[in-house]
Amino acid sequence: MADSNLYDKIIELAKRRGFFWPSYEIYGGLSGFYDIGPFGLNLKRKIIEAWRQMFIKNHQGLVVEVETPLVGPSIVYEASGHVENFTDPIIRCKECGRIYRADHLVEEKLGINAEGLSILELESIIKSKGLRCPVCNGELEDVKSFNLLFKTQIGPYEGNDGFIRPELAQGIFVAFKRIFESLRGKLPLGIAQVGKVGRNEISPRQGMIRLRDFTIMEMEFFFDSEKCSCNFADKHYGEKINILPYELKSKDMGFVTTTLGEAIKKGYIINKCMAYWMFIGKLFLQGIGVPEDNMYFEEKGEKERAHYSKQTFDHMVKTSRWGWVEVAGYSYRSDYDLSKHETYSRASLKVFEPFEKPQVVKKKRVIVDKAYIGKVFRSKAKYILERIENLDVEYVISELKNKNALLVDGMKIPKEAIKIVEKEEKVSGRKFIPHVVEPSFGVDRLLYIALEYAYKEKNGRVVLSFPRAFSPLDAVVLPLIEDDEKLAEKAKHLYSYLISEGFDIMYDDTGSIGKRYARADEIGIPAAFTIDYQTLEDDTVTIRDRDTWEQVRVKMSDVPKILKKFIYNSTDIKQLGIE
RNA sequence: GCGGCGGUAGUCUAGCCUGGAUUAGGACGCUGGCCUGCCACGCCAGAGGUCCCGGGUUCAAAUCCCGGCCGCCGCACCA
Repeated sequence: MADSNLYDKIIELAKRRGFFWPSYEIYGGLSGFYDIGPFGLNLKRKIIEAWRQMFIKNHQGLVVEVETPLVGPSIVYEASGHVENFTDPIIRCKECGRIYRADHLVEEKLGINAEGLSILELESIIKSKGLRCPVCNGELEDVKSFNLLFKTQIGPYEGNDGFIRPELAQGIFVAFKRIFESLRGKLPLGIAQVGKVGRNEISPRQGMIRLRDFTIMEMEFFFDSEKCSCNFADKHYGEKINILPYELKSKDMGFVTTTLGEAIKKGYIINKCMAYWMFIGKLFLQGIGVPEDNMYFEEKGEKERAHYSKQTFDHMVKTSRWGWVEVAGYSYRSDYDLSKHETYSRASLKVFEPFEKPQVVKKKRVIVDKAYIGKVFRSKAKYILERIENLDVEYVISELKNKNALLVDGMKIPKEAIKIVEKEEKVSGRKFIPHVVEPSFGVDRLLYIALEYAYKEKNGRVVLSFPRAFSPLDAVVLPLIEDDEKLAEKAKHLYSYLISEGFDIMYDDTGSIGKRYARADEIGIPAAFTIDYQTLEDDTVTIRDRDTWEQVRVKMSDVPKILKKFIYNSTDIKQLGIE
C-alpha cells in the first residue's frame, strides 16, 4: 500500500473508464468539483445502499430516513452557529498576497486578546497600530471575513439570504419535532439523511478527497441523556476497535487496539450510543473492502472540534497517497443544536416523558385581583399582570411581607390585591431536550477508497476486485466468437433474461475473448458468462470469476439464481458448477 | 493564497533546455476489414490534436517571457 503511484493509476483509470473526473473540464476545470460517471455512480449508489442497510434497515423501528432542502434561510444557520463559527476573519498583504487570520495576527504581534472581536474592531486595531505583513513588511488590505458557507439569495428580494447546507443535520434538527411526533414520540430515535452539501473551501486539493460540493450520509441519533438507552451496544462489547484517544495522541503513540467495552470503561468514548455507531461504522467500511488494520478512530482535541461538539472521533482509513484520511466523523452534539433552534425559533423542541405515576407537588401561586388592577391601572393593567406572572413566588411573598405592597416598575400594588395560594399540582412527566450523537460519512471519499482497496494487478492487467455486491455491474455476457450469429443470438437472449431479472449487465462482443475478460476485470465486473458452441448443444454456459479467473459450466436457466448466490453469498465459484 | 514542479489525441507520453524541414512522433485504446473455439492473439486500413487559456517577444512560438486556470508536492488553511 506504500505505492504512491497507485493514486495516479486510479485517477487515470477513473477518467478513462468513466468512474469520475474533474468537472467543467472543457472550461479548464474548477477546483473542488467532480463529475461522477456511469460506473462510478453505480458504485456510489451501492455504497449508499450498503450504508442504508447497516444504519437504517438493520435498525428498523429505531432509525428512519428523511429528505430536507439543500438551501436554508439564514436564520437557520445563524441559530446553528455556522454563520458565526464558520467564518474566519482574514487579511491579505497587498505586496506578497499572503493571507493571514486577522485575529491570530493581532494576538501574535500585538499581544491583544482578539477573541470574539468584530471585523471592524480588528480593522481599527490593525490600522491604529500600523500592523504590516510579518513576512514581507508590505501594507495590509482591509480585514475581510471568509465564510465557508455558500451564500445565495432566495427569491427576487435582496437581503433575503439563504445558504447551501454545509451539513445535513440542520434540516433534521429543524424538522425534529414533526418527525418525532409523527413517529409517536419514542426515544431513542435515529433520523438519517443522504444528500449533497456545499462548503466553500479556501483551497481544496486532493481530488475526490476534498470537494466543495459533495454527498454525505448522516444520522442524528436522538436519545435521553439521563438514561443513555443504548443497551443494544452491550452485546458488542467484545468487538475489536482501533482507537486513538486524545490523551494518547499527545504521547505521540499510534492507535491502540482494544474492545468496545474497554473503550467505554476507560472513558475513551464518553457516550455508549456513540460507541455503538462507531462499531456499525467499522462493519460498514469492512464491507466496502477496508481491512480492519487499515482503519482507526481518532479523537479530536477540544480546539480541533466543531463548535457544537462535546466529543468527536474521526474515522480514519489508510490511503496510498495521503496516508490516513478521514472518511467519517462521529460527534456527540449534546443538546446544542436543538437548544439553539429552540431559542431562535421560539418553538418548544422539548420531548415529554410521562412518569410511571403522576407526581403531586405542592406549589404556591400568586393570585392577582384582576378587577382591581384593571380599574386602577387601566391601559397598563395588561403589562403589570404579565410582569407579575413572571415573578418568582418567593420574591412576591417577601416583598409583601416587607413592604406590604408589590412594586412593578415603580407602580405600587397593595397587599390586598394579591393573594398567595398553595395548590396541589399534578406533574405527569418531565420535559427535556434530547441529546444527539451523529455519525457522518463522506460518500465521495468512500468511492475513491473503494477503488483504491479494489485495485489489483494480475499478470500485468488491472483488476478491480470490489466486494461482489459493490461492483458497478453484476455480470457481463459474452459470445465466445465475435461474428457468429448463433452464438450472438443465444448471448443476447441471456443478456435480456438477466436484465429482466433485475441485474445490471453489460453485453460485449468486440475483440478477442481474452480482451473482453480483461476489459470486464478492469471495470470490476465480478462474473462473466460466456456462450460457446457447447451452449448451442446443451444450453449451458460458463461462469468466470473475476478474481480467480476460474470457470465452471452452469445451466442457462439457472443463471439468475446462481448469479444471485455468487454476488450476495460470496460463494466460491467451484460450488456453483453442474458437477 | 504563497513557493516549487507540471499541463501535448480517449489514456500515457516524445519533442521544449538550444524557436524554423514535425504534415507535432510513439504506445495503448477506439472504428472498419481479415483472422480468431477461453484470458489485453496477429495482420491491414482509418478516425481522433484549441500542443490548458489569454497576452507579449520574434520574420517565425508546443518551444522563450508575463498573467490566468487546473493538477501534484511543501507551507498556510481545513466548523
